[in-house]
Amino acid sequence: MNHVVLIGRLTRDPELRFTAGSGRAVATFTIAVDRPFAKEKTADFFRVVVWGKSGENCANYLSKGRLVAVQGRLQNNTYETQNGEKRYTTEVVADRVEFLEWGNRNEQSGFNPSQIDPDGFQAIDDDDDIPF
Amino acid sequence: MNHVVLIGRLTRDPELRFTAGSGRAVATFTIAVDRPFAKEKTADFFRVVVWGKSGENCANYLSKGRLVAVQGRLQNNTYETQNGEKRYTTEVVADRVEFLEWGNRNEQSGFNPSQIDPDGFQAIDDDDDIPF
Amino acid sequence: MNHVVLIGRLTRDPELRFTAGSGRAVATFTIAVDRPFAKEKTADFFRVVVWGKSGENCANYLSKGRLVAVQGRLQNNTYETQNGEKRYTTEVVADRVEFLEWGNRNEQSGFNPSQIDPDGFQAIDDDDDIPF
Amino acid sequence: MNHVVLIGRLTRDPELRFTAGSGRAVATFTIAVDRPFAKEKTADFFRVVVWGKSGENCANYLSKGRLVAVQGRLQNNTYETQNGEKRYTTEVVADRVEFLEWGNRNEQSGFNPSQIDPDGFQAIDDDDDIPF
DNA sequence: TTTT
DNA sequence: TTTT
Repeated sequence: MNHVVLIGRLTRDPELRFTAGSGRAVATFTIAVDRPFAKEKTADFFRVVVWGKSGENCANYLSKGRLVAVQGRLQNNTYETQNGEKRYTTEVVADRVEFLEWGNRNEQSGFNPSQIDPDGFQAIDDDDDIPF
Repeated sequence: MNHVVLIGRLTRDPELRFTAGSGRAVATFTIAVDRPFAKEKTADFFRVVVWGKSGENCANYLSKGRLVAVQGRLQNNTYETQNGEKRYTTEVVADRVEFLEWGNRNEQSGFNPSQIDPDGFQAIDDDDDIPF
Repeated sequence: MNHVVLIGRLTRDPELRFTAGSGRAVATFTIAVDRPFAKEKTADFFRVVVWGKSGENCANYLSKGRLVAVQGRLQNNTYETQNGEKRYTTEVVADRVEFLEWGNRNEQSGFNPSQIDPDGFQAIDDDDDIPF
Repeated sequence: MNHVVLIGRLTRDPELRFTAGSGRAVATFTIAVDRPFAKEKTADFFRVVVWGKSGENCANYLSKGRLVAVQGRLQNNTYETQNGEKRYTTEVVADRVEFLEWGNRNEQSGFNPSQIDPDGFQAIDDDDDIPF
């Protein structure tokens, strides 16, 4: 059992990448989660990873500042620094991201939530995302 | 909202410390959580922090290898390396730790779960724990 | 371990009552939680119980249609019908209710979230709530 | 968002049924979840529904008294009494059931957890289960 | 008995 | 490195 639920706001626009092999989409972003009972207003920051169509939906419809509910599991991640050091991070691999506020990326109006078909293919028109 | 539930096994015996100021108890340990659907048997490792009486219960009754359910919230932690670098970790601050297997620390027998009074004071007879 | 997280909208304004003995506040309301992947748009309905100051906050600041995140535990409830039948319900006893949309009860404007002090006393100006 | 995590013990052996149409397996059982901080030892009882292979695993390997962790979502259920009254129940539709204690149904020994292939087909040798 |  |  490994379960996480977080509600927080994106600190930046999501990034969308595609795996080298199968071209599977993966969106990543960081959310700021307020500490409920801290007297001084603080937040914790967590990196969220969203695979597949759900990740594409995030890249298309989320942007900096948007409020989301993320449900998924915690996962360790190992990476190497430029000086060859091994470093560990913990990230949230999301099974589901619920959009709690609506608004298109770049504040374009006329957005209609029902455009998002959770099962259908989701076109990507964001050309400035650099794949791995 | 910031919620985590993990079930896993302690990788080592818990450590119990007391805060310098108020002498509040705090237990820390790491749990290994199996990745359910990984073909190769892997696990993720998470550091768990348990405050107060519940932490003392952990220190008294948990040991390496024991299975626990941990319920709490994710928290960022900042610390500095010897070379003055700022580093970030994510840990789980537990509200509740459920013991899913019984057995006294050091495999002493004759342990009875009902000895643990969740509300009462829990004596500590572990002298080798070094306070902060 | 008994843990629930729900995000949904109030089907009616919350009701606030006070226990006969100690006069402890308790708010109750029902939320509609959408079934994420149902093709026909459906929802499940859950009764939520919120004790103390948090319950008073709900009664003061929530109203029909508002979106909330509820975190708590499931609890069985037994009651008797007029014809003396014993009946069982499952309800969510909330530890925390997060307001995901703002707006005062009765759509009065000028509401400022920071008015809510989670730790301080919360005056009640709702005289039409009938105690038990 | 609709998320539940429960840890409790089966009150009876699970029942396995198959849908009339597609023959999809569905196991049902009730678990007793202890109220952690109740002075008098009490428990809440929740009906759990497990579809597909996971349900078959439950029927094959769980029995009365076994400890399980259930992770899933809450769902309303409507049924009609003999006298034509509409009645509502809340049940937990499990995405995952983690076995926290091992032992074959009917206490047969020689059971090895690794026999369970979460992805493979799971034969059913329980002939006394009555389909819908 | 149900919400957007 | 952070959001409202």
